[in-house]
Amino acid sequence: MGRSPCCEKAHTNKGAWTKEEDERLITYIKTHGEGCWRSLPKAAGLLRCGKSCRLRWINYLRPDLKRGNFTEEEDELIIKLHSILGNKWSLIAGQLPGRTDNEIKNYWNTHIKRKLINRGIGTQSTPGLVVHPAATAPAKTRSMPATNTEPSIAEKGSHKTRKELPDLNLDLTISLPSTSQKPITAGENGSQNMCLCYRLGFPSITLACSCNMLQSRY
DNA sequence: AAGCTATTCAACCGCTATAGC
DNA sequence: TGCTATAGCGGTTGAATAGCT
Repeated sequence: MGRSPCCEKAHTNKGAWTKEEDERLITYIKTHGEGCWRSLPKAAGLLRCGKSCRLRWINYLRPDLKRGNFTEEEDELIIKLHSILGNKWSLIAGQLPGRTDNEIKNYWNTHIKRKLINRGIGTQSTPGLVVHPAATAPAKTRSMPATNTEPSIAEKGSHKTRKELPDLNLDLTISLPSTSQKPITAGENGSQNMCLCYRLGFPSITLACSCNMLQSRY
């Protein structure tokens, strides 16, 4: 038995999207909004799988996407975030407005890995960062492919070059806002609930953080 | 100019998480 | 509470392109 396929594969296009397909998708989403990806292709007159439409929209057609090369700031940010979060590309992408998880993943695998190797960092950890075991452990119990034996930078370096950074709280759970809404400064209150962006030492408040915590500090 | 190799990145696949019944 | 459908994530693939011989 098993689950039915996500779409009728025999009647769907695959491979590169044509301009016409792009336009159909854009027009449909502009009119009806995102969501209900399964029924979208039929409604939009596309012979595509819903997953494919979603991916195309999120990774390529979304109007708020920032196309073009990554900046040095973005590079460093990705490295920092990856050393903490591992291959949680969607979380990393969440800190980089206009960038998608797929884009960042590709960029990591092509540019940054090499950059770190050239720097002599390679499989070493990023200096100054402590990696909490819980943060690098796989969130899912999915078994890794046999070929994927290369641990993340965080995993690789965590046992050797670890330096203490005791206030780094990687508990990303969401809690109800306190009534005071008072931003917590570094060192205050044991640095709990501090913005991750701030902890990472973002060079620019406009780069990644939209939580207003930094703005309230500067 | 032609052939080969390396690199890039859009797209696909398989899986888990979660919402809704 | 369990089942099903759907959304979303991360790893992988493969076509297109660039660079080299």
